[in-house]
Amino acid sequence: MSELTKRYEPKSVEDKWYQQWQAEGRFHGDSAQGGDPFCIVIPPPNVTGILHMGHALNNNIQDVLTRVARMQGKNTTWVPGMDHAGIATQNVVERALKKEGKTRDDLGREKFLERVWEWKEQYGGTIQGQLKKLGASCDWERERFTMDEGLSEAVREMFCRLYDKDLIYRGNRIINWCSRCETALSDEESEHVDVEGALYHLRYAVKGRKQKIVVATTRPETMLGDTAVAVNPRDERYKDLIGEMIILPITNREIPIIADDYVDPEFGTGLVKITPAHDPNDFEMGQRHNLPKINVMTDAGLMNENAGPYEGMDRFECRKQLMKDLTDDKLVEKVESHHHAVGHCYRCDTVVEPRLSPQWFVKMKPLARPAIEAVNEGRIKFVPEHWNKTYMGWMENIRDWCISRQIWWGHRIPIFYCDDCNHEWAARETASSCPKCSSAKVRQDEDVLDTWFSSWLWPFSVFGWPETNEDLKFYYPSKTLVTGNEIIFFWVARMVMAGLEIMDDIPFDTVYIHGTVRDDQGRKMSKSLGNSIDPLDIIEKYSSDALRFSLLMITATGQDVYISDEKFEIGRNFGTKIWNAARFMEMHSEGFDVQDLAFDSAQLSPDDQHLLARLNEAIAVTNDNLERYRFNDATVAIYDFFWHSYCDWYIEYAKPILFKGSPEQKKHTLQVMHFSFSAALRLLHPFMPFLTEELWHGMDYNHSTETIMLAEWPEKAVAEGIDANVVKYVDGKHDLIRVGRILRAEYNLANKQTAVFHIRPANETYARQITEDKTSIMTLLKAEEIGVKIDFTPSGAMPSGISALGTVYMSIEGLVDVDAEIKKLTAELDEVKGYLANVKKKLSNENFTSRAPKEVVAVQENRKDELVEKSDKLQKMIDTLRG
RNA sequence: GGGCGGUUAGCUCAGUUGGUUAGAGCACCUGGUUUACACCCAGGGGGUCGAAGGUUCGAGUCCUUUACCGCCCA
Repeated sequence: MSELTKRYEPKSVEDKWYQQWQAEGRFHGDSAQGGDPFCIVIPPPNVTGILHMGHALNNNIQDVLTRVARMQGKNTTWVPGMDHAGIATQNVVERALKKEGKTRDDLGREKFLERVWEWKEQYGGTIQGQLKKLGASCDWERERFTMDEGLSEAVREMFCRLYDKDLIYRGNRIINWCSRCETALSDEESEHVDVEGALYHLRYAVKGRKQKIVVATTRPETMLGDTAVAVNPRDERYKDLIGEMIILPITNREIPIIADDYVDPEFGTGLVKITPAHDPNDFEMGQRHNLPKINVMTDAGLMNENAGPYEGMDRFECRKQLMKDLTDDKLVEKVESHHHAVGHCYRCDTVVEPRLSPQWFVKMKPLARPAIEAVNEGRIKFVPEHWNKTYMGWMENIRDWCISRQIWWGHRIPIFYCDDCNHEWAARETASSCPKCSSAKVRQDEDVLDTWFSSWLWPFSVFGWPETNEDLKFYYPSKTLVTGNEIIFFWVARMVMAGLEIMDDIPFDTVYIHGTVRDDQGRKMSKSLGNSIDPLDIIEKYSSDALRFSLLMITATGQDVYISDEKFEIGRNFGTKIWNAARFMEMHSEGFDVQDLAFDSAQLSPDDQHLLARLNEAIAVTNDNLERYRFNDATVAIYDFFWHSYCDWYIEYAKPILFKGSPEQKKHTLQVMHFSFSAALRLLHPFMPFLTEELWHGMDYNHSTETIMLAEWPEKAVAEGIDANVVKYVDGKHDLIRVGRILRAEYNLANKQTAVFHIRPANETYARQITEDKTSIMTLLKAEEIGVKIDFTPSGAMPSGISALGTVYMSIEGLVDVDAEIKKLTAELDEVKGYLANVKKKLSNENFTSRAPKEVVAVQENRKDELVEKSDKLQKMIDTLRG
């Protein structure tokens, strides 16, 4: 056994093991080996991303699942990779260019893309190294990037298939436009943020009447593109106005007043302005009434030529100026403050402009149908289950997906146009001539696809689809998808659709949704708030194991996690505790053969049995909770076993044997210790991979398996030689020791001071068991002597307490404070009487005894007997003290 | 406006099909330099489970209403 250092040094240990695992290819899964496949695909982080606590939690969970599966002997692969994050990455590179005083247009498309690739090589993927720090056992040989040639081919294939099925089309519709990124966004990429805006009430003149009408709007500048004013046909107030014309201020255009059921008479004045080119509802209405559609803005969010005097002005500047001008003309009735949700670009937070624009869309309804069924039929399960509803809600109201982006970094849309015959077609390979007229004047669509258009293929594209191969057949579908709730629509739902469409099978059978990591005040961690806790700082300060263990221990299933620096002390302290326990064993294990752990189950002492029973429990509870994705409960079970069962009780029990026992006793005890410790280490390994591997070697357990990563996962309990009654006795013994310690504490006995105890056991069995176990009890109570007599009556006044095994008396000469003792026992008696009264009341209730299940009534009967006995005992003890 | 989640000890949270005296970690208090561990050990105090009704022999747990906080969607 190599000597363990006095203090655990996680830093060198963690790097060392990760490198070794990787060098030995421990993370790689190979379909050719066959067996039981287990696959997880990582939610690919952005190429621009750096590790934050959300990633730490997310990948931690995946690593635990992966490591458990690997130890269970499954053919395991956890596929890592990265996402090219079209808009985000392009933004980063454009910012860099800006510093050089250049724009992407200065470089041109090709040069610009070269720059992005350069940037990717140089700065991209920092997160990969950070995942390694976390201990993530990803199958790095399989690492993929969404812009790889293979994955790009998958994207083109998917596009063409959907196009050929008429599931992809181009349409001129209202989309979300980010004027800063100068691209269209999908509905999901427009984040609604509640803002305190204003509702502007504007006066429009009715043609041929003196009357002015008042319309309310939150975006007055779009008035420049109004092509109607609408009222509800049932609105009595405005019946006579329908069909009249109004004259728009500024542009002096004449537009009609129309009637449409869509108008809510309750909103504003009941008269709404209609801008078909700048609002989805107005667009619909425009279609119904054949209204012209006037776009008043440029791509950059400036007012265009349709805005008359405001041309060239920023849209918000225009709003201000326009309001000023209208106010001057007395055309503003009032301005109210108004709460509403406004879409913001999820990449740059700019206010999104709903805007008419020709874009490419995926028809989603046909794809959604099977995806709804898969979840309804339980083929895919969400954990926690309530996310079903979120998924279903979105699926059932699904809208077509705008997939074209007016940026350069991404997969170029594989649509080609012939300038000679106007033919348009989709092609998997770049076309050089028109398939219809053979003209060479062909060009590809300028736009690229939404990044998520490559992400939704991830579960099968990582295995080489559209080529079929053994890996794809073997590992698809994956087992569990682990992610946060914020990308259920973006990603999870779409993967289900793509998987069913292409592979004709679900992409995973379980979706585990974990909570959001927040700071200790419940705020989301963000750079702008400056409240982020960097996982790497935590690793530096406390170790990766500490980060992992703490994070999972405080993360209740699906609940948000509140973290602060100190929370990570849990894991660090736990690691140190285990390290010290190992050192203790090591000190006593000289000459002991850790390969021989076959203890004689007939020789198990009560404490041995108790420890093994607790180990069984820890194994069962851990496995059960892992199956249910209750990681915190699993960690608590392991923590309790190590800290309390193993260290607090068993090591203390073992000390006298290891220090003074016979060689046979020592050997037997060490066998039990190493057996249990080794099993517990394996149970802990997925949560604390580094420390457990270090100890696996440090304790020489690697004789059985080279690395703990491949050691046998504890599933089966130790059945032989454990008597439940004996285990119960040891629980009682612990209670007895606690009672004895309280007596010592009450009389402020110094640690070194020994005392004489007398025990009056509750029955003959306990009397025998306690007598046989006397040495152990004496040590733990620091007793000079222990008397065990079933009919013990104290000769004089003695402090005493009642334990599960019987009454404990502490004999101390002349120091007894009789009054205090009587007071204490009386208080306890009162408490017991209170409980007793409750129980008696329950049992005398006819309704209870006749309606409650027998077992429940029996429990109460038992409890009554116990309480009666206890109160009798207490009464006698008090009487004795009173003399 | 619709949906979802939360409200339990000073703090952060568990509490699974209703059933003994509602738990943990941290913090706090008392004592402790025993040869694994002060990142520790032994002990202690602390909760009318957001509120109000209801169902039930029995409610932190189920139902209704309601308040507040957070998230998602429109």
